[in-house]
Amino acid sequence: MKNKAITSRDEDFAKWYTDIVRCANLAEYSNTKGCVILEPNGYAIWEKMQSVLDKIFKQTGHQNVSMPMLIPENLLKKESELVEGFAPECAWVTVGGQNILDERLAIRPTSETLFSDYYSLKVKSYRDLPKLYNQWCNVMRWEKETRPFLRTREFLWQEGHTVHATKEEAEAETLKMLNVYKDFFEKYLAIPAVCGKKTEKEKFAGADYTYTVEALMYNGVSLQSATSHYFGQKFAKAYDIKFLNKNNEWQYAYQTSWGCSTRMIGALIMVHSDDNGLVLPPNIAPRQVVIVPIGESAEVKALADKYLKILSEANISVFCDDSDRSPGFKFAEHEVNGIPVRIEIGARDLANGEITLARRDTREKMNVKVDCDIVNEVLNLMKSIQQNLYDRALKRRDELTYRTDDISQVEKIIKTKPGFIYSHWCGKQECELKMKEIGGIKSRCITDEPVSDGDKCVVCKEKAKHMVVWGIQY
RNA sequence: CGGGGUGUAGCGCAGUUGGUAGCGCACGUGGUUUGGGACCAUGGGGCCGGGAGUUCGAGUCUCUUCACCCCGACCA
Repeated sequence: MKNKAITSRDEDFAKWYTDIVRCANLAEYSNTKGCVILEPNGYAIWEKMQSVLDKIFKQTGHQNVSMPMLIPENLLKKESELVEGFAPECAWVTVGGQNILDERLAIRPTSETLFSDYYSLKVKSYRDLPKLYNQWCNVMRWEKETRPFLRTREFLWQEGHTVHATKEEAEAETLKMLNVYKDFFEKYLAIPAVCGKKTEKEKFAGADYTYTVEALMYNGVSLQSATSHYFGQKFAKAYDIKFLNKNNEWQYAYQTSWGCSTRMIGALIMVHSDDNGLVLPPNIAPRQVVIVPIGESAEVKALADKYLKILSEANISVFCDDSDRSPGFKFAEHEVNGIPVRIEIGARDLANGEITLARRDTREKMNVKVDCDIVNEVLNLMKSIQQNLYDRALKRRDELTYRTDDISQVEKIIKTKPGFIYSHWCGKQECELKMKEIGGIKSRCITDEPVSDGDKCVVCKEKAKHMVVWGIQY
């Protein structure tokens, strides 16, 4: 039976999305536009993402720090491209409603300026390098249009900022962290990632170049889900990050930054979830298994306790719902919340020496013996769910991936079934803009596919420079 | 920021020519139930988004402001 509170995904995707956010208790609107309350279910997903990524960051040699939330105006304005990119959406601090400060203070939209200023103090010798820092924090960008997780004015994220002695090392770092994200998307979020460089028009303000992780949502719209930037010496020159190298010469350092945010929760929703609610890959689900005892019998209770103990000891995140709700209510509720595996224990099955396992992704049920190796059964089931979700997402992405250098074909695709469109590009911004005029599509990233002599730009038909992925963006 | 729409109980809605607010679900209590959102009884809950105005009287009319949704433009 379908949950009446959730609009059908195929009927009205935008409405369905907000229904999922609300029904799964992920986030609630606050009184300030674009600033949402992350509820326990939503925050727990973020905590899980944090714990996984933070472990990886530590393994790759990064350390966490915490920068101030406020940026003095002159500090923010030292790097011109960054200012141009972010100034329009910066929020500024007033005191008592009035601007009484000698120097205006911006609430951080991103922290390159703070890190760079800090590095200029700390980096004096090649021995001080590299510095591999990260911070988990909130940032603020005064967006005009907001949607929970996808675009909020305040959001939680992580921003890594590193400084290196050489170009090679910094570039390797940029690529390394891109691959960390790509791996995380595929292994934990079960979302196939398309990676590549952003065009000049789409890159981060102030970056030499930007790598991106692009994911395709159920409705064919693409979501920029993580980015990794190479700055060269641009910020080092603006903020005076200089050190003495081994030849006793002063030189500017090389920097990177990389980040991902609570937007990834939006991606999880729009890639995996269905009309019955949230669907979470077991590897990122804060609660992986729920045990639902049915009836009041002592035998049922004892078995529920036993499984709870055994599964907990095997480091599976499990809980038991022994509230006085009806079983049907509990089934529906835990499905809405996206708990990957449900164990139903009731007298009917126990009479046959069995219990029931239900998987969230397909909503299939299966019986297993009471005395089975429950840890193994659950682990196998979770593995199968994780794989199935990835395969399903990959299949859909492939179905919505097109290759054409025919502009009329592009137009047709966007109007009927949008997705990732691979088309050649000459490298001129006017052709990029033309693509936007045609169907509101933007370049997602430049692939590393080789271009041959005969390949022509999809717009102007001149010699192509790159194979570019295009799509509608969130 | 442009165009369109919506704000009445936690949620979804009704509310007639302006006359002092109601329904369903949810929630509390008691009981019977429990394998896909149980049933009966009973009870509580409202500054009608905020502010200003017109009026004897405003959920209803006017202005204004805030928020949310959709479509653009802008952006993680």
